[in-house]
Amino acid sequence: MYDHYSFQDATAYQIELAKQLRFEQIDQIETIAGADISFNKYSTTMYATIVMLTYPTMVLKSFALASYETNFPYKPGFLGFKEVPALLKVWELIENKPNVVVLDGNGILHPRRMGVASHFGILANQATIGCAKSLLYGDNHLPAPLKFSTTEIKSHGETLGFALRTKNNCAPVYVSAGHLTTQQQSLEVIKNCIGNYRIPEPTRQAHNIVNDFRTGKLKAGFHEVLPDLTLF
DNA sequence: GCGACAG
DNA sequence: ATCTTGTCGC
Repeated sequence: MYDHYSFQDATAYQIELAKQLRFEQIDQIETIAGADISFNKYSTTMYATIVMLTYPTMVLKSFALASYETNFPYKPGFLGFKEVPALLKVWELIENKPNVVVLDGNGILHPRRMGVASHFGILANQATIGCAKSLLYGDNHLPAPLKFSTTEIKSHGETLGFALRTKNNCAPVYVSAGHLTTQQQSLEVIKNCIGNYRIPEPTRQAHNIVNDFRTGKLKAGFHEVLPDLTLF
C-alpha cells in the first residue's frame, strides 16, 4: 500500500492527513479495542490483531487476526506506513466496531501530529488513542514515580500528550489523542484500562495474542472468546 | 554539525 | 519489533 512511497512522499502525505484530524468527546464507551503488530526480524510479513474488550471492565470478548506483506521500513516518525496497512486489513474482520481503539505508538505526539494512532484513525474514520512505551517527540518531563502521576508532554509550548505512570517505580507510558477524541479523554480512558501491568489492557492483550498468531498457536480470522464459567 | 529517534 | 539469562527491587 505504501511500499513505493519515498520518505519525502510520506512526509507530504502525513501533513495532508493531519488536516483531517478532529477532536471531540466520545459520548459513551462500552467497548474498547487494542491493536498491535508483530513480525519476525528481517521479515516483510506483518501479523496484525484487533482485540475487543468491555469498558471499563476490561473483559476480552473477541479478536481478529490477519497477516499482510509490507516492505516499508521502520523509521522513527513513519511507523504508520509500516503498520497501518496490516491494521486496516484486520479491521475489516471486525463486524461490530468498538467505541475507541488503543494503538501501540503515538497519536498527535508526533512532529507532524500523525503518529500511527492518528494515521489509522483517519483512514478508518475511527476514534483512536495512542499509548507509546517510550518517547518519540516532545519535552520529556517525568512524572513522580507514583501510580497515576502525570505530566504534560509539550513541544514549543503546546501540549501534545501525557507521560503517565501506570505502576509505582515503573517507566511511564506516553498517551496522546489519535483521532475523534480529546486529549483529556484519552488520558482518562487509558487510566481506566490499567490492570496490574505497566501496559494498559487493550494493547497488552493485543500484544500477547498477536504473538501467539505469529508463532502459529492461533490462526487468521475472527475469534469469539467463550465466557469464563469458573464460578460454576 | 550533533544528538534523538514510537515499533 | 525480535532474540535472550540473569539480576535487582518492591
